[in-house]
Amino acid sequence: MDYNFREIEQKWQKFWIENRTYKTEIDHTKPKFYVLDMFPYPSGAGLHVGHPLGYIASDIYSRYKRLNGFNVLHPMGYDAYGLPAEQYAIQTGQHPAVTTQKNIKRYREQLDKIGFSYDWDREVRTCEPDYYKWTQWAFIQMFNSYYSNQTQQARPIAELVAHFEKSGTADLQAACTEELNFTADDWNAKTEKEQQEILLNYRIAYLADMKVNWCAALGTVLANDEVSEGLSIRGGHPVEQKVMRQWSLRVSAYAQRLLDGLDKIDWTDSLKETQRNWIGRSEGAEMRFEIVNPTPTLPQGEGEDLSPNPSTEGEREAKPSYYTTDANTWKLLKENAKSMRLEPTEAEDLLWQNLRGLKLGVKFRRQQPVDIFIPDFVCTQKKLIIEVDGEYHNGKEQIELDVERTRILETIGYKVLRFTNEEVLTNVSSVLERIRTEIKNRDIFTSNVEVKVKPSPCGRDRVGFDVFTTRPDTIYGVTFMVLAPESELVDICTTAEQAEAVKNYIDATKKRTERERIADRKITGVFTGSYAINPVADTEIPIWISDYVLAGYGTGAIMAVPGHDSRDYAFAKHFNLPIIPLIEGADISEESFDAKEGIMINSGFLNGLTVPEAIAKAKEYIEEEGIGKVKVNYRLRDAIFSRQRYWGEPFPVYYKDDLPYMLDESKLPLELPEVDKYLPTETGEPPLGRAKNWATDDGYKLELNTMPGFAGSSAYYLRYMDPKNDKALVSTEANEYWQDVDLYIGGTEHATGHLIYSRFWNKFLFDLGLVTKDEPFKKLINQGMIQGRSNFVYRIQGTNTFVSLNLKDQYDVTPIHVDVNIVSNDVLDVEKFRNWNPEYKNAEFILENGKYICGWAVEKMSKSMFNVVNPDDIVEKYGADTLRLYEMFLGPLEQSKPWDTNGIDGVHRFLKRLWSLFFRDNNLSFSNETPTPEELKVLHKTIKKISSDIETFSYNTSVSAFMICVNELYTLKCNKKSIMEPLTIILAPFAPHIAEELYHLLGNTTSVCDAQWPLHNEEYLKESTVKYPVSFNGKVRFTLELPADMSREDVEKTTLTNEQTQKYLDGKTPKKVIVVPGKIVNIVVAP
RNA sequence: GCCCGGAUGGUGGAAUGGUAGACACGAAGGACUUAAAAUCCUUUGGCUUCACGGCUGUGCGGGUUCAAGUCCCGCUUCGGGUACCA
Repeated sequence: MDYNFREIEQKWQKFWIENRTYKTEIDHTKPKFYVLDMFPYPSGAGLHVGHPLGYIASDIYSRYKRLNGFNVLHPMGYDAYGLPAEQYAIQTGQHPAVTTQKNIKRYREQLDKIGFSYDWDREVRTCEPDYYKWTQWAFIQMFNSYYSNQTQQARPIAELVAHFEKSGTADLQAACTEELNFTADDWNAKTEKEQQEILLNYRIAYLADMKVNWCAALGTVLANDEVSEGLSIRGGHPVEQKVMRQWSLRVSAYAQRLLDGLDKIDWTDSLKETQRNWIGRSEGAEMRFEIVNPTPTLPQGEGEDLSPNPSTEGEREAKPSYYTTDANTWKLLKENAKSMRLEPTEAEDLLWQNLRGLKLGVKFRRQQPVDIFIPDFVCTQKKLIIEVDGEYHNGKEQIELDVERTRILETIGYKVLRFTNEEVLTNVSSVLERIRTEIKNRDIFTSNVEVKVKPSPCGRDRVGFDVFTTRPDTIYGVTFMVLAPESELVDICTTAEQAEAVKNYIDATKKRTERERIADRKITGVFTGSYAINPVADTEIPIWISDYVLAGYGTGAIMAVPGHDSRDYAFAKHFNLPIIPLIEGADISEESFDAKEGIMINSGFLNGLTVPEAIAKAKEYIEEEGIGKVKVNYRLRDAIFSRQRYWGEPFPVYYKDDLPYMLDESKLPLELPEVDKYLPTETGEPPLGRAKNWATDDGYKLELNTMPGFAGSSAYYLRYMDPKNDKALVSTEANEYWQDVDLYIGGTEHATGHLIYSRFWNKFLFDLGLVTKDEPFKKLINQGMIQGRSNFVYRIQGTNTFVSLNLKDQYDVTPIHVDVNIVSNDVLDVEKFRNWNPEYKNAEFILENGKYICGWAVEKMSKSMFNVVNPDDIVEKYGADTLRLYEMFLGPLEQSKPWDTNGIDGVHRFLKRLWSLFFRDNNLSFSNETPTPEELKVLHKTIKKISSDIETFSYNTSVSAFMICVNELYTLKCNKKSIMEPLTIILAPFAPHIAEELYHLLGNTTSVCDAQWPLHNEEYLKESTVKYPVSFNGKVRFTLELPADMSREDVEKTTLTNEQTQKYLDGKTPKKVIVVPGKIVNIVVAP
């Protein structure tokens, strides 16, 4: 009887549906196991042979776990929102829901043919309102939360509001877009609108003006992971930077936890490494560089100093208020100031400890030169000076001098408070109280010029800028500064003389697309005309602008250390800027020395230290001196969450007074409205702008953007646990039972997108106490890509004649892709080729040995290469079981490999052979006899191998083991039930249809899925003899069969007395004999 | 540039430091057949030998070891990821 796979497969697929074989329910009597495939997007092209690879692997594991007594959750559904359906809708006017529905149907048909054990009752689709209700719901929770850096978790926004009402931003530890500083009184005095605007700075889902990746061709913004090399991943359209008001998710707040979580999960090292790189943690210091001659940035009139700023010298007149002295005086006074700082009096020190670090809510600097003086403490923001006077101030002369000094300072707008040492030492609190009062009284100065300058995270307010560096040890080697062209500091730094050059440079940069910038690494830049002061080395260094500095990372400005950074080096060489070596013995004549090793030189107090020591010391110094602070920077950006598209989840958001508000949860789901066209409106609004009555019941306008692709796929694994629940995303009961995904299989392409976002999303839900696990995917395997294997024919140029592969060198030929489906074992079906394309109807061929042999190459599997192989065709020709086995047989799961249908006959032959073992003379035939030891050995060897191979996902060797087993049973003519039955059970995960059929032929009436996995018995595997390979100096010469239990000594003795050994020894005496019992004998002789 | 992963017959690939090439495809030869398909048997890394056998062989060059595809060092090369990330 023939192996009729078509009949068998249809029969059992029907049986499984009718008997609800794959239905899964919570069952507390069994341990759970959750196996998940990455959410597929149902594309119009359908599945090609590469897609099911991971699905087959996970299906095998699911079935294996079930046979081992686990309650297995193995669901499937569709990530149904997406750009392709919408692009198609724009072109054809067809509603994307219709195309999506059609594609899903086709997908399902294809999947059904392969015999997967999915519980289809749990299917979800992201575009269904019952599903996206929970996506919208999660978004509302994110809007209503902020991230507490103190407890490292998401907290209700109400707690933050309470904090603001009580203490303003004092002691606030919350993730935010921008550091803000205000008091409780400030907060309470603000209007509702102002407060809401401020809260957006802290919410986990927030609306803000952001630099976004704008893709004009797609008409939408894209997330960082959707862009590669300046082109959109989907479609390859150019992407430019643009500032837009967009929804974002504060993923960056979770950067550290996302990084730490990687240590707890069983993913491949390379995938974890990719995520670590993407998160991009770097430890360093952020420090402030003051600008020597800042240019006023405010328009005429506004920039005028509001405070009295008269001065005796005319030169002072023109200066804005935000610097305290002129460059020349600064140079003269800075050394004095520095030494004074190092030797404070007892009283000065006491007061400083109470003033420093924003203790009074404003920033004080000590020994800061002001005009020609060096007062003890200066608050430039409030124009307040505190002096602490010693004994000698009581002298008559000194009193006069002090009066004059105060007068001058007051004429330039400062208020001077004087205290004696004694006052400070005996009653510091009353001194502080007076200072506090004075600060309050001087509120007039709060709205000074610094509003235009971004407040420094270091808390300083003068004009200057912060830079982030991981190498604070190289501070003495800073010879210039570089700003990103987009930086707002550019205006401040640019002098009149340089204004034109800077403008030209920035215009040119804007014109270059991101892609062009990446493509040609030309060194470009322009000098701003300004200088910054190195806060440690006190040197003046030029400030440049160049596009090698990114606006989006750190502060958009860098300190350049050409000696020890290759990018700075290239820039310095190009513009002839000084390069200072900082590491002993490092040769920097040709290139920079970037390594973090060596001994410091030319570095003041850091000299003689090793680099790591110097980094630590420099950080310490920077904090001590209030120059900056130690900081950890992450590359991970917040996820832009708005898309100017139709086919996505609508936001549960409406606008009142231009501020966003969340819909009440009772209004969910907010369903996607109908539109007349899937294009932006005439005024450039997103497609939802076309929807009629797109407003709340009260008439407030609803959000026009929709959510991005990753919105719906970020928590789908939770929904599968409880897919029909209309009260919650997932019930506590279901979540406590299923917990997390035990095995997740999918492609590497999700490494920096889905797998970051869903980990973030899960952690957020974990913080809210809604899910039990902090990490969603315990173990993850990346299946390798299936590449295409293309075939070529060779046309002789200018003719319609094709020449076979091995004769083509005799002609001038053009290789042409030919459909792999009309080629078999690289032999072209000539007739099919003529019918393939009218152009080739009259093609002539030059054959070799009567055949036309095609050339081949491994390429991406794509329609344009004519190398797409459809699983339906394979199933039609060989059956699903053959397809499943062959996909696994191709090679290791994780490795990429080309699909070549050629080898499939071998796998199919194996199934036929297995089938034939059950039949004699066309009749079903098996015996109930006791198996022989040899038969038992074959079976148990296979059980052992298959069990361990499945655990290690080494499915290709499993298939080989099955082949060996069947070949051996074939040789033994074995048809004993006690051998065949366990064999069908262990084959069932791989080839479920034939296994089910054979299992029933053996007399069983229940599904093979509910059988029990057999255990192997070592007793049957024992060998009585071992064939020892005998080698001389490592070269194997012959084998010797000896009893398995023979002792090491006896093996050595027997080997040495063997006549063949004597022959190879050739009279020489063995120097040493190595015997590895059960393995090998090696005899060492002198050469 | 940086990070990760590879490199083994004509092809896909196998090999806890212990007989390299399991298993399969392809190819060659043979059996059955009027013929084809299907099935079955034999051979199949290279060189050499009538044969027994010998030599050689896992990208290249070194090393460790009784023994290296496997471990270490240095390169070449091909994939994948990422990119002026300070």
